[in-house]
Amino acid sequence: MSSDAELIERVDVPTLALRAKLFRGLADASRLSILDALRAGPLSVGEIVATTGLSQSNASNHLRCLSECGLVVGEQRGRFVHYRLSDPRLDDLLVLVGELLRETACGVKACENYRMSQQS
Amino acid sequence: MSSDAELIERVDVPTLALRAKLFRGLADASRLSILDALRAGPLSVGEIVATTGLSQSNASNHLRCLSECGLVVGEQRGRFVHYRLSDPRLDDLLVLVGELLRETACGVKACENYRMSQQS
DNA sequence: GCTATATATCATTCGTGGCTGATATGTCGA
DNA sequence: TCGACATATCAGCCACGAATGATATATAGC
Repeated sequence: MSSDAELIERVDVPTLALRAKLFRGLADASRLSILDALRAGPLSVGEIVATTGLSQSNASNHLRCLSECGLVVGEQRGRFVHYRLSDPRLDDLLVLVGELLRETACGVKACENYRMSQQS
Repeated sequence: MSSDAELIERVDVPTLALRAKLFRGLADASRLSILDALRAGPLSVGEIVATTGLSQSNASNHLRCLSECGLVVGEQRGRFVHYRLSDPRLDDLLVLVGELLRETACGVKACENYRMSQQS
């Protein structure tokens, strides 16, 4: 159809699944609030709990997930663990998504296909 | 903590939820396979079904979701409906995610917090 | 050692959303 | 108008994963 169809390299299936899995990691308001809190610099778990309003166990669970996925890095300092974003491109990603959300993906809010429970 | 903490504008809660919802829209291998197929140019539903291997009703459901969210645009041509990506930045987003996946988010594959069923 | 604080883990509950199969709508050709 | 094809909608099932509450580990101070 498109004249440059040959220039596009189709993504193989396992990579597709991995991308989906990474997006799933970001598809949670709690995890996003943690990532957003960490944009300002490293924070201990207690500070993250205070900032985000999540319960301690819930925050810890999400931090484990984010850490395993490689999106954040934790470092033990005394009896505190300080977490930070692992890659500045995470910020780029969030900015890009913000743009899309404002300009073209405006329908997301109204989309009934998934409700995402904890919404405004 | 960080010296430029004041420069970071914290994202408000409803925006957080919307971002999460947009990510959720992308957090599905079926929808990603549709978006990936459309990177080469507009396709009819039948062609999408053939390319992705999804069932007809499943593809149609995902297309409705993607369309409602504003990520794809459908145009009726005769008895066919041709869908295309609504914004080239979707491509940028996928590329950026690919980079993150390769370099820093390598742990996603092993993350046990969510299994994502349809995986390699 | 004991206690307090900080964080992690575990089991359970429960809502959500993806897939399937059947059916409905819509559009073209004869 | 009728039949064939293309797409959309709908109901039901089932698995996944987010949140909670309780408990376990770990580190520091006394």
